[in-house]
Amino acid sequence: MTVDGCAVKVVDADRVTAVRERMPAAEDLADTADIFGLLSDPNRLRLLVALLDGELCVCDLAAVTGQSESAVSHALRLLRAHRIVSARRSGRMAYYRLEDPHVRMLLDLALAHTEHTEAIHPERDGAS
Amino acid sequence: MTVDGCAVKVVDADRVTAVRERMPAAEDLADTADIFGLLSDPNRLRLLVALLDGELCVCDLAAVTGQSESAVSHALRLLRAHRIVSARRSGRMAYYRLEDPHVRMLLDLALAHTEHTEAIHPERDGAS
DNA sequence: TGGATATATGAACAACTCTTCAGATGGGAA
DNA sequence: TTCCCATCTGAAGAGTTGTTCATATATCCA
Repeated sequence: MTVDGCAVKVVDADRVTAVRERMPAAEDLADTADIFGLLSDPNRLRLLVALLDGELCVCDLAAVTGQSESAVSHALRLLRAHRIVSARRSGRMAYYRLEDPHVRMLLDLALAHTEHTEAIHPERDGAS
Repeated sequence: MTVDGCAVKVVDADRVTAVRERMPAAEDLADTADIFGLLSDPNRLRLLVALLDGELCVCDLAAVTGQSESAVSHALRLLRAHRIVSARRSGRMAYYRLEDPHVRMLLDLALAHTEHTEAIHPERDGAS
């Protein structure tokens, strides 16, 4: 398993080899990127944050997050497909809960920081 | 500041109010979602993972991550604009480093888990 | 049974994202 | 100066994503 792949020139060949070897498998990276992608939509994020405290039904999630119930349902479907949330049905209601402890940790970590730090807004204060 | 906003019906009005009050500000949520969005692309993720160990120049980043130098440059520009990475110039080379400790923590946490858990692939094993 | 309610789904469309290609910038060497 | 090389940039196009609207399913109540 030699290093080359792309025929680009390299400055520090040893570092390149070393870093390459430490790089997680493509599949793992793709999965991780996927998770981040699921957290990258403000409305989906709102849903998950709402679920941090415990289960809620679809209409309450819509009320809490200010989205249409259809939008909420679509979002939950996606999250459910990735086993990030799970549904408990009771009559015609569906109660969703945050199922994935890994995602919960990411949310906790992310929220802990946004509350204390000021984010950078490249559009406004032009970071060239 | 009363609770209603969307004229949707609500099942557990008290929970809805409580969760709403704990909900971070829209701006904070948007910033957090933005960060997750930056981590949601496999190639950008590769770049950041490569930078976990220390700075690298653009061409080495291209070699490590298997992307064109142009693609790398575009990606770094985005990350730079959000102050997630920073550039040190030396002659015609540009050495990038991971600047944001918050993002570093998210990466560490995320990678720690993907290496040990099996992700869900909804397309393959149909979670209806 | 029929009607109301909660949730789920499909299709369609606008908005956004990523890559690529071509060319620009700017430092270093001759 | 002139050429070369590393990096940067803009524009364009394919692909993806999120929302909406309309409709479907399924449960409850009368």
